[in-house]
Amino acid sequence: MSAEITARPKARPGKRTNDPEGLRKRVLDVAEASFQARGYHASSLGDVMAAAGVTGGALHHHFPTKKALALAVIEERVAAAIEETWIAPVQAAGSAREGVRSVFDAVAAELEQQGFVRGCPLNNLAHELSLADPDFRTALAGIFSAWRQAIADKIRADQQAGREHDTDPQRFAALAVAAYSGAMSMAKTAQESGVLRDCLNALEQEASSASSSNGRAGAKRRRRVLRQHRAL
Amino acid sequence: MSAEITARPKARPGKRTNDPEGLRKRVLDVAEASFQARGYHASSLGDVMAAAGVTGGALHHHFPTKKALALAVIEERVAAAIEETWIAPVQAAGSAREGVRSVFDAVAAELEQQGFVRGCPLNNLAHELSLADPDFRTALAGIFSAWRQAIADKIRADQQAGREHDTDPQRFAALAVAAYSGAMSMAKTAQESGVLRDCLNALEQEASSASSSNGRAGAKRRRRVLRQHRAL
DNA sequence: TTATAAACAGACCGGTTGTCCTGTTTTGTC
DNA sequence: GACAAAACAGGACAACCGGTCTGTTTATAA
Repeated sequence: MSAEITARPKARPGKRTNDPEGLRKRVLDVAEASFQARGYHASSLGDVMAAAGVTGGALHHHFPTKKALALAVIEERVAAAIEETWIAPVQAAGSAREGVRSVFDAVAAELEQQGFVRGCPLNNLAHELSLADPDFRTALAGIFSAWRQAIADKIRADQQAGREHDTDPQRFAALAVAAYSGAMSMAKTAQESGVLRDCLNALEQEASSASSSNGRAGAKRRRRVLRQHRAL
Repeated sequence: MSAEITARPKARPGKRTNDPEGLRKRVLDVAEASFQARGYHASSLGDVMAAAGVTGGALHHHFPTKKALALAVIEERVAAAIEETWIAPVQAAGSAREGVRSVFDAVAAELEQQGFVRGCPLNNLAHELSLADPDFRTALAGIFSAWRQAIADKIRADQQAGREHDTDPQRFAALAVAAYSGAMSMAKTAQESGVLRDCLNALEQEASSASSSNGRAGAKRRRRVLRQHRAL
């Protein structure tokens, strides 16, 4: 219904300023948020136009169809989100397992602070659009693939450095991504972030049957119910 | 677009036969399939009516609103699907871990045979509807909860029987459900079932660092690309 | 049979959606 | 400044969707 997210530098009567890149960015900002909060089909271009302070002509000029807009959101924003919150941190971590743990931890902490679970943008769109259109499916599958690839590569680097043994990189990456995706799915549905910590702890407990360090401190906290929060 | 799933015993000119339960079942059949294939918002009641061979008046009589129809699908069909494919097999299995493995195996085999991945009905609807309506969210969260509960209970039973040690039931259940949900999500997006086997193998490999039996035979097969198949 | 309610038929309507189209303004280039 | 292309404005439209409404038929019970 109501919206007014991005700043709209308008309301100047006589003059106009062409700002193609800025306008395009504003539209993508709003579309990304709307797709995340309400999904693709439930997001109307009218709402996007109103929230971004953009007319129909301008929107059509940059994104001829709704599908084109969604494709741009997927390729530019969703892919970037996975890159920022997962790929880069894992690559920068001391090991693949430590990277996975740190991301789980960071996301869980962020959810607890925000008090509202919007879910994983990639999974949200993947579920709604994978079967709807081949172009959507291809774009989304590529992001999933790159995500797993980065984790698998990190495992391989760990193995070459002697930090990891007898772990199939591809399988480990698949499990890490799946566990995160599934945990976020449950966290979103239950509006409760404890499942993320449960999954992370289970993942580490399973691995630590004969592992090395096990210095996880305050792991007693769980099942923290989130307070309600407004959407969008 | 086109549809003609359920048999429609009509076309008899003069007579009519009231069959409330049968008609209701037919509508739920079609709605379940449509929600699964296209999602909630992309499914129009007109298509459902046409596919089920039902008029608007009849549909409205049994399901006053689209939301009521979806709620019935969730509570009666989706919950039953989880019960049949997950809860019952796990309860009937020799142990929780064996139950989880057998379900993963069975689903992967089914996907490879069908050649098409429709995804998990619970996750499909959960992603689209959890944030859309509190009633949807509550219903879906309950199914997730029961799902995890069944696995956790099985772990507890294993522990009392001495088959399982040092495994947090709740955490294990969360990981199992999350891994499955996430794997199905990726399988649906990639239209490729190998991720399911990757996740299962990783799950067992993680646990078998000091485990007991490890009698998995032909685990070499992976990355089997599915042939295309028509939807709905 | 008659009454009574449930089950069903089918048209109808207001609102919304995505897209298109014509026109105007700005911007860059020679 | 002239000109062409890009950037933007804003209305129009046809299709569709979900819900409602009235009326008819079937089943049930007295």
